[in-house]
Amino acid sequence: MASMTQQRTRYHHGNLPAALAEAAARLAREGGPEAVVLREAARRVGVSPTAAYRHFANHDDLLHAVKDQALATLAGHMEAEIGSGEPLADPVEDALRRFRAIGAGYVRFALAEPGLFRTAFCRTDTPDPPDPSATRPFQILTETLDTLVRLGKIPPDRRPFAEMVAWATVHGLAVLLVDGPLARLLPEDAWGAVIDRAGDTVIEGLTHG
Amino acid sequence: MASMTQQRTRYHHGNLPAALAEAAARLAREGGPEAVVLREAARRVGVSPTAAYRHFANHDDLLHAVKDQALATLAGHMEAEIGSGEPLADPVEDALRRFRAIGAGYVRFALAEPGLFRTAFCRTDTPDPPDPSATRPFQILTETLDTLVRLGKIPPDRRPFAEMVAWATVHGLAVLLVDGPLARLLPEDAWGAVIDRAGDTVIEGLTHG
DNA sequence: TGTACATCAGTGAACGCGCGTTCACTGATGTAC
DNA sequence: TGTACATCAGTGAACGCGCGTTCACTGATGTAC
Repeated sequence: MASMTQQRTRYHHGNLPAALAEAAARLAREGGPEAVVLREAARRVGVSPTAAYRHFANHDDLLHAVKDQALATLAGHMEAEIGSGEPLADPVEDALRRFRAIGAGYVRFALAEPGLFRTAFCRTDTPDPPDPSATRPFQILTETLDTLVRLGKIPPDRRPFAEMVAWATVHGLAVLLVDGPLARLLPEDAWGAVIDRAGDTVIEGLTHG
Repeated sequence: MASMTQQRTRYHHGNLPAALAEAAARLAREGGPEAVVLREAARRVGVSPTAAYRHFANHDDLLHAVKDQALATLAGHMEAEIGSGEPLADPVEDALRRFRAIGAGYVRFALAEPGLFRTAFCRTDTPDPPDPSATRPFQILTETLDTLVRLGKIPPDRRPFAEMVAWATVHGLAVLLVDGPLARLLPEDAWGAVIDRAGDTVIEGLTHG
């Protein structure tokens, strides 16, 4: 597998779509969605801008590819965070542990890769068809909440919209920390505490204390 | 006070800075921060692009003016929402009412004026100097939480970072509804219910049930 | 196994666009005497 | 009350830039016979 930076020698690239998407993703990583520039991606791959149009309908199509990839990476981080902790014996405790891990993975990804995070939620001309409820992380969140209801930790009347509330809290935290005013309000060493407090609050709020 | 659209007849405009800022704000309203284009603002005011440089250092300076204005408008909506409900006799109940109103005003503004809302939190080259804690809405939120602690509704150990958690929830909700995937996930007539549930959850979480 | 030919995957030059910004300038205004 | 002049607030033309996109093209590949 040839590295992106190395000189291309053959006339045919081999896997230009993937290479372009990768270069575009690197742009997103460095500068967010507005840095995803078709011509620059082509430049980095060592190919003429025109060549991109053989594989992507237009600029927005390329951006969309990067966005999907960023969302998948976010999902990966969330799942990794779940897997990184060791399961707890008590099923309730373990469900709560997973719940927190999902949120922590989310925010951690946003802080570690702000460019990709912003790209994952950027606006595109063509709307993304996939329902977020169809994605892995959302499924995991839903299942975790269902488990907590089944085990009697969350009262059934608190279940509706619980995933949206949890998502909103975690997303808001991520956004406000990544480029919002929270970062200016809060010394960086307090961020962990805020994230923990947010987790506590949502859990208390859903489980009714 | 001359309307923006009417033909300017005098050589001197009278109040070009305000007129440009207003035109730029209208652009933000219609298309968000990326629609704030210096040349277009000048065009709408009926003035040459160069004239803008007499009053704004550069494009970013103009955008910043719009951003500040959008933040002020958001603050206004929040205060209006507080004022629109009638005060409750019980001080605890009234503090909770104000707390909810702050959040509801925030989200409502975002939904009513997505372009301005996005501009209020957009990135600019020059960072905004004013600490958000210095702004009215943030002060009101802080005071309301302090009141709830004083009245014994919120345990003191839950007080730290409470305004950040509340803010994050409400901001996340706004962002995800305005242009995020929540809008696709949720029929519009359920939005009110989610907002309410978010309010309930945060309050329960902070007051410990 | 060789060859003709359709198809695929690139090139290179150019397009129009609209932007932010700068230049040397002119018209209007206000102030000192 | 008039006049000279500094200062202020605009104009108009032009700049360079980099973008997305299109055009007619050529080099490489694979398939039918």
